[in-house]
Amino acid sequence: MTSQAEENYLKAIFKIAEKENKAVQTNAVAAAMQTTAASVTDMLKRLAEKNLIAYEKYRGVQLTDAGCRLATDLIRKHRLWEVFLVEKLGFAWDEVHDLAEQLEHVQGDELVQRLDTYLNNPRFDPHGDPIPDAEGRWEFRPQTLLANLEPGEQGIITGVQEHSSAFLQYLGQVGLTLGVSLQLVERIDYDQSVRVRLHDARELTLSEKVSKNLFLKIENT
Amino acid sequence: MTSQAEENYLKAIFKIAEKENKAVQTNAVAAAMQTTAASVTDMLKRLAEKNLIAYEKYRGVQLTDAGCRLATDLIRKHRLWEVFLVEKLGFAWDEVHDLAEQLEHVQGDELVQRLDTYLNNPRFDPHGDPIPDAEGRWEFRPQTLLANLEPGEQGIITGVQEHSSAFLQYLGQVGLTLGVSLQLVERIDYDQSVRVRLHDARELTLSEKVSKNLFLKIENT
DNA sequence: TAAAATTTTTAGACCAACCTAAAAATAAAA
DNA sequence: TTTTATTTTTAGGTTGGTCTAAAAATTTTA
Repeated sequence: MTSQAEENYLKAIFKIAEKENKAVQTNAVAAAMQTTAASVTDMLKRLAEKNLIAYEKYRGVQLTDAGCRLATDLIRKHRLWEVFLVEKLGFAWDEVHDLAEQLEHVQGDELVQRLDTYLNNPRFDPHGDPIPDAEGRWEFRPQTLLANLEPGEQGIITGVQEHSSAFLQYLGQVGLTLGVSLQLVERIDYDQSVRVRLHDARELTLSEKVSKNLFLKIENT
Repeated sequence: MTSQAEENYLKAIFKIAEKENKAVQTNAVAAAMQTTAASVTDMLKRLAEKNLIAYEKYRGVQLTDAGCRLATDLIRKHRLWEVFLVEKLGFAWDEVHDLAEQLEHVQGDELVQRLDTYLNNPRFDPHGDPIPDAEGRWEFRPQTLLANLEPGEQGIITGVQEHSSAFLQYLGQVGLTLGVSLQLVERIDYDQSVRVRLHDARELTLSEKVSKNLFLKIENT
């Protein structure tokens, strides 16, 4: 049996390992978990004891297959619950993270299976993040940051890099949600902000920060 | 903030207090929680500290208004989730208790509110138990044990006294679910077992034990 | 009402999960 | 390559929640 605390550590390690392609440092985990390095060391020992991570003193940490599977299952549950909260209960996409964070710890394979079916086996969550299937595999979907588009290129919004409530709310307010199609009109040299044209011909100016946090699938026009 | 352990104690105390109309004994709580009296004493001190119970050494315990409200909210959440699991995910009524036991601890008033709406504000859960509303009030529904029916009387099944998986499965197997209508044909003096006639004229013999665990709403024929 | 039985509480320990402060190991800089 | 800075671990302590064994209070019985 794994505790909620253990599960949260596994997930954090998984997410850090996803980006940086090397052993995960104690401090990185501490930052992600908003706790101290000492507490992390404590927990790493427990997780190593349970063979969920490969841990060598001062050398950082890596998930074992078992640990990786557990983390993937958690992400699967988290994202399925997010779909439920948005699709079925009508929450906005910036309101569901904390609730899913709790719901993901509910134990029961049958529950996850049935939830998945009930939601029509969604492949992506409300933020565009892929949902692992029951075997822990997920679909790869090529996507590009808006910041990397060339003027004239067009794409539809497929996801966000940042998940903060502030960012998601902002996007919602200006009408940028998943599936919205837009074209890069121009990039301003001075501050790297971008002008984009929406499907309804409306034009928007987005800061570099926004353009670096918005994923698009490029469409051939 | 209340921990899951604290919440479970409050719920246990509430349920015991519901039946016996006096201060709840330490041992009763210990039995309900499957733990030792010593652990209960420990927890009672913590709950008293938080003003969730009125606790006097050796004198048993009673919920305060705050504690009662918290327990009621938990029961509300538990039963709403049970409805969800049965109605939406297709679980059988004997499979949902443990899952609801986990789900009831998820925090978020908005979630409960939306879940309630999504399920069309059900007044009763899949076992016929009443669901408290957002203010903690619940509907009283007169019901009688099958064991107390007179021969010739007729009623429809509205609930169960016992919630064990074994009992619920047995009922399901013989076709006795909520809403089923039946008539008491005869009570056997020897062992207090009962013969009942179903709507489809099929007859069943039920043990005294079953008849003392099945609630009916008497119908005037 | 005194002795016996039961119930409840205390005392003392344990584990998981956290903390701070100090020590040790590793990495970076001079 | 030695010093400095950073990272990580250890040591020791706290809290919540549990336990067993023993002591204290209450209730029951004789």
